This record gives sequence, C-alpha cells and structure tokens, in this order.
Amino acid sequence: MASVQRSGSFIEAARRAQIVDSAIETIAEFGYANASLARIARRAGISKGVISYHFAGKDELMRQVLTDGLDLAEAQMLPRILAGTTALERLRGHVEGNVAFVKAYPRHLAAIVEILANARDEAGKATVEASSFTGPVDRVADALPVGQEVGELREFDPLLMAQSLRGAIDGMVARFAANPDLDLDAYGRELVTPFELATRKPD
Amino acid sequence: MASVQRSGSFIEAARRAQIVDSAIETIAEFGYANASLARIARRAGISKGVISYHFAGKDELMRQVLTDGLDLAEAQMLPRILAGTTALERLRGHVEGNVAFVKAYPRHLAAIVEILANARDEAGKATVEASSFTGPVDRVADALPVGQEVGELREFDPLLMAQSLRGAIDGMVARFAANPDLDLDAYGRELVTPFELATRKPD
Amino acid sequence: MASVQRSGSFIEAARRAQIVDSAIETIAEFGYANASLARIARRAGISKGVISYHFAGKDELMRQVLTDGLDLAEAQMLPRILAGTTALERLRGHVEGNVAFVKAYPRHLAAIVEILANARDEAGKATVEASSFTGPVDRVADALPVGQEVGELREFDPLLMAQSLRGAIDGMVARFAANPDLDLDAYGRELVTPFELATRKPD
Amino acid sequence: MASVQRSGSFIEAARRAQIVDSAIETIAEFGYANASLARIARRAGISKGVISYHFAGKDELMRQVLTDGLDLAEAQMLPRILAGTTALERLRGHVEGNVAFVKAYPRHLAAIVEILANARDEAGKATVEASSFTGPVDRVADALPVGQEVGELREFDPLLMAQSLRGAIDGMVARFAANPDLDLDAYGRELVTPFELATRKPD
DNA sequence: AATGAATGAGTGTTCATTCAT
DNA sequence: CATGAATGAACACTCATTCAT
Repeated sequence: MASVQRSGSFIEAARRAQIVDSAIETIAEFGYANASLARIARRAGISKGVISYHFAGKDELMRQVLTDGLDLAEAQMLPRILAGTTALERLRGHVEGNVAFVKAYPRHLAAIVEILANARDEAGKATVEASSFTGPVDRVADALPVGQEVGELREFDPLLMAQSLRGAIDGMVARFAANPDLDLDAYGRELVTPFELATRKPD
Repeated sequence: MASVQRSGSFIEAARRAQIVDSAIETIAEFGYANASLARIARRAGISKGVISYHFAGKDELMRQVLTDGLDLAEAQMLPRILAGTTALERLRGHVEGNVAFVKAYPRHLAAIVEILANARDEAGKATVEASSFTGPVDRVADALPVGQEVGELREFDPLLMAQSLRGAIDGMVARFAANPDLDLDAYGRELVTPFELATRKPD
Repeated sequence: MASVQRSGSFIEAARRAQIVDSAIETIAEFGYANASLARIARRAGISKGVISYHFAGKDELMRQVLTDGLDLAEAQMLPRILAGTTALERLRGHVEGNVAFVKAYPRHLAAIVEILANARDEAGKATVEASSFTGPVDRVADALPVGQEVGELREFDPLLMAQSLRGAIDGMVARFAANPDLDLDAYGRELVTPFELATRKPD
Repeated sequence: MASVQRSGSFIEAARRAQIVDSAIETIAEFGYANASLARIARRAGISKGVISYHFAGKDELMRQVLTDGLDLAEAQMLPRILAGTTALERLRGHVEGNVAFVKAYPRHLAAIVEILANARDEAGKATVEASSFTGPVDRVADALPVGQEVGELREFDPLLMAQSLRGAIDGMVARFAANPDLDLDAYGRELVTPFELATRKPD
C-alpha cells in the first residue's frame, strides 16, 4: 500500500518487453531482412512511432533482442555447465544446456542467429560482435585446458575443439529448424559421445 | 544463321557470368542486405536494367550465384572425397576439399553463406533450400554407413556425425572469416583427428 | 484564497518565461528548423508536454519569443531615439539603440531573425508579420519628415531612407553574426556618417 | 543531320531543369521549410522518386537551385556594373542590375533568400556559404577603393559602405515582396542618390 | 542487346500534438 | 500542474521492377 508504484517505469518496461517479443517473433518467422519496424509494430498491435519512442533506433531494439536472448541462453546453460566437476561433465552440461535452450526458446534462438548473421553496418561489417554470443557462453572452452592439465583429456587445440563443438551444436539446431519433430534430448546425448572419444585421454 | 543465333547465346552467357561475378563480390563485401541491384550493376560497370534483362528477378540472380558457387565447391571437393578408399580417407578428403574451396574461392563461399542465411520469400521462409548446399556435397555421409558395415567404424548415427562434421567445418570457416591469417591446412589436419577418434572402431 | 490563485499565475508566468528562454537559446544555436519542441524541452529540463500545456501550440510559443524579443529591442532603442531633439540625433540614437540591442541580446536577435524568416503558415505565407518588427521600432521614419519640414534635412522619400537604414543596420548584424569580434560601437559610428551625408540639407 | 543528339543527356537536363523550376516555385511560395520533395514533385507532376533519380539528395537540388539563381543574377548584374567607367557609375549599375534581376526573376530571388537563410547542417550552421551569394556578385565593393584612389570618392570604409548598400537593396527587395506594385525602377533611381551623397568627394 | 528513365511501395526516423493519469 | 505515453502524418531516401526507345 505504502509502496507507490512508479507506473512510468513499469509501463516503459512492459512496452519494451512487448516490442522485443514482437521483434523476436517477427525475425524468427520472416527473417531479419523482412523484420521492418512496421511489421514488428503491426504484430504488436501498436503504431510504428511507439517503437521509436521506446528505442533510440532499430539498432537499439536489435541489441536488446540479442541481449535478452543471450541472457536467457546463459540462464539455461550456465548452471548445467557449472554443475559438472570434470571437463567431460562440463562438456556434457554445455550440450545439455544448449538443448534446453533450444527447446525452451526456439524463437529466441532463431532471432539471435538471424541478428548475428545479418546485422552489419551499411558500409562494411558487423554491427554486433559475434563473440558476444560465443564469448559469455562458451565457458566450456575454459574447461578444456584444465582437463588437459589434470590429465583427464588428451592434448589438442582447445579452441579448435570448442569451435567444433559449437559448430556441431549449431548443426543440431539447423536440423531442428528443418525438422521440429527431432528428439533433441536424444540428439544431445548422442552428440556428446563423439566429443568424449575425441577429447578424453586413453587409459 | 546458326552461328548468329549462337553469338546471341554467347553474349548472353558472358553477361550473365559477369553479373554473377559482380554479385558475388558485392555480397561478399557488403553482405546480402546491402547488395542491391544498383550496387551490383555499378560494380560491373553496367546499367541496372541489364540485370533485369538477363535475369527474371533478383531471386533468379541469387539462385544462379548459389548454383555457380556450389558447382565450384563440388569440383573442389568431389575428387578429393572419391580419391579415398576407406571411410576415414574419404572423411579426410572431405575436410581437405572444404579447405581447398575456402582457399580458392573465399568470396564465393562468403556469398553462399550470405544467401543461404538470408534469401527468403517475402511472406515466409527459404527461397532457397539449405539442403541444396549440404545435399549434393555431403557424400561423406554416404561413406560412413559403408565404413560401419565393413567394420572400419564403430556404430553411431551417421547423419548426426555428418552434420557435426559439417558444423565443425563451418566453425573453421567462421574462424577464417574473423582471422584471414588462419593456417587453413593446419586447421584442417587438426580437425580430422577428433573425428577419427570419434568414428573409428577401437581395436 | 487570492494568494493561492496568484501562485498559479506566478508559476504559469515563470514556466512560460523559462520555456521562452529555452526556445530562444535553441533557435539561436540550431536554427528555426532544428528547434523542435523536444529539443527546447530537453534544454529546459522539462517534458515535452509542459510546452503544450502552457502554449496553445508551437506557433504561440514562437509568437511569444518574438514579442518578448521585440519588447527588449524597443526598450533598448526607444529611449535612445527619443533622447534626440533633431532628426539627425534621432537617427544616430536609432543606430546606437540597435547596437546596444545586438550587444545586450545577441541570442534574442538571432531568434527574432530566424522566426521572421521562417515562421509561416503551412499553406502559404507569414505566420508573423515582418512589419511587427519594423513597425513598432522604426520610429525613426517618423522623425525624417519632421526634419524635412523644419529645414534640417533635404527632400527625399522618407520611407525609402528609413528602409535603407534598416537594411544597412541589418548588414551590420549580418557582419556581426559572421564575425563576433566586430567592434559594433565603431561600426555604428561609421554607419551614421553616410546617412548624415545622405539626408542633411546642404548649407 | 549528322549530329546525333544524345537523348539521354537532353532528357536528363530537361528533367533537372523542370525539377529545379518546381523547387523554386515551391520554395518561393511556401518557404524553405515547407518545400518538401513530395510537394516539389507534386507541383512538377512527377513522382517523388524522379527527384531522387536525378539528384543525389535534397542538398544537391538546393545547391542547384542556388547555383542557377546566382548565375541568372550575375547575368543581369555584371554587364550593368562593368558598363560603368567611374565608381559612381558602377554603383548605379549595381543597383540597376539588382532591380533588373528582381523584376525578371522574383521567384528565383525569393528562393535564393530562403535557401541562404535556412540551409544549415542539422547540428550547427550553414550548409551553404552566404558569401557565395554576395561574393561573386558584389564587384561593386572592388570599385569603391579605386574610386577613392583616383579622388572620385571621399575616404570611408569600403566594406561597410558595400555592406550598407547591399542591405539597402535588400530593403528594397523586402518592400517589393510586401508590395509587388512597387515601382522598382523609381525606387532604384532614388536609392542611388543617398549613396552618391554618402560616397562622393565634395568639390 | 542494352539503356536511361520512371514508378510506387517501403525504409527508419522525426515531429507536433493529444491524452489519461 | 506536469508527465510519460502514444499517435499518425510527414520526412528524405532506397529499392526492385517496368518500359519505351
């Protein structure tokens, strides 16, 4: 009762979230190039100007979509990664986290992929750092050298291995996109085995 | 008479090739979204109308860029794959073929990636089948079951493994795009080892 | 009760003055076209809506800016004009008054000039009468016929002469705008001489 | 017959001229701020895109309007100025040239004034040099020092005098704008006298 | 075979204004 | 009194496409 709700902040946050949601849906469905502000606004049932009112520009909206999506991804992945005590357990956690994220937020994932692939400055290259995706998330890459030091894993280039795992997971995502009936849990379990074989130190 | 007709065909083919080349360069440099027909025409030193004259629309041009690029890719890869007699040799040939293609035609590869990521019908989805990329190329997937039958390889889901290899190779490409100084040959050699470990039947 | 009512009026007046000030600064700095209500509000540290609350529209605000500015101009000029007893003294007073105004309120002057030049009804012409600027101010024009009658000045078209003086003074202002280091007092003194020569009756 | 007309260049030039004309009319009638490309196109009876096709942007169109107008002004003024052999004759020629220009091209003049007053970079000041107007035209300023050297004119600051003449002429233009029935020739003749009195060396 | 010209829809963005709170 | 939110029209500009020549 005593707490006076600052309606301004609340409405602001709610609208921004609504717009971000609409942007995610639109991008996921029609692709980045076809996700105009007009379309995003129409889907949200608001006027174009509202977006401009709440976001400095399309760039900021896209950055927010990306940020929100990455936060959700990290929330799915990080606990599963950190739960593991050995490098292989963490690798497994990493895959499971990705599976969980794909299952929980497929549209967010699609939007993230679209933005990372397409958002570039009109003259040249990336408006947004792809590393902001892989960076905060791929803690698994850190786990590999540790596993090598303690003798759990054989010698290999950790970056290459992490990159390959990332690619293999992206392959899973691509397959899921093409076939939504795919059993992601099974795929994830099967995916771990090759990387176990490829990384663990033979007895 | 026949020769007159043919000269038409010849000019036609030359113009199309010139336009496709310019499109590849433009897409590789500025990205799909910034590759307007105007820009492509300007780079080719021709007028915009010429493109419309020789191609039914932007879609057809993009499809041609893709087709040409994939043909070049196949030309690099297929001999190297078929040269192998065992499944593992073919897997190695597949990776080497990809490396060769990236080194020989980096712009084509960039254009292919851009188009596959972005080209969609205005209403919904892909104008172009992603499978048209992996399909004709990933003969390696066919080699895996054979390797399993003859006891060279252990049991696993061949499709998953092929997809993971595809993803791992794409990871290499992404790294190369970010760092053109990357030693692709070394990366390719290193990349094979994990997949050998992951697929071969233990003695 | 009465005091409560008055407090309303006082706040009202203060707010209007604050907004007008911000408008003047904004127009002087960025020009009429770039002086959006948003910019004016931001500079005043208030929300856009406040302006709409206190002014019927942008037009009224601009009219107020103009009125305030012209009042200040008249306050600078009128005493100096009226201090003169002969036509030539009044002419000199007129120039000195202009100089004093430019020196004291350069931003107001800039804003006045901008508004007079730009403010027009969307369909056609001036929202604001240019004569409202020259009208109340150019009392000097009244002094010229008097000077002619008493034999102080030669015969000429008083309106043309007054207009030319106005133009010559505007020339001074333009020069000052381009070069703020200009010695306005000296310029003013020098400016009087030609008009003395041009108006006084030869002995 | 032999001369093959390059229809491209001709149409291009004609269209540009048509657009420039429409821009001049629109600016003169509605003011710079209300002279949107849409309005200019509508008046010209063409689509908005045509303007973009023939001009790199609104800036270029405005620069062209200015250039064309200044060329016309110079064509009216220069011969009349150069026809004079003494400084006072050139001064008279300058005024007459201005009168001729105002009479022949009042809309051009209005457009020039509007553009010079309003065209500024969004952040700060002039997109276009005001000196490009006065500069090439005000050759009269050059004549004054010569007149002083040969003893035709008394000593005064030539720049101040030229600026004052410029301002007095602008005053004439302003009066003409307010009252198109004004007898410009008479006004011009009357305007010369004060400046003769103000500049010539007394016997 | 090729061009320059033109179109009309669509882009992101800005703006003055309105209004419920 | 004041605000933040929202609107809808207008802005300059880009684009793929069409078409007469």
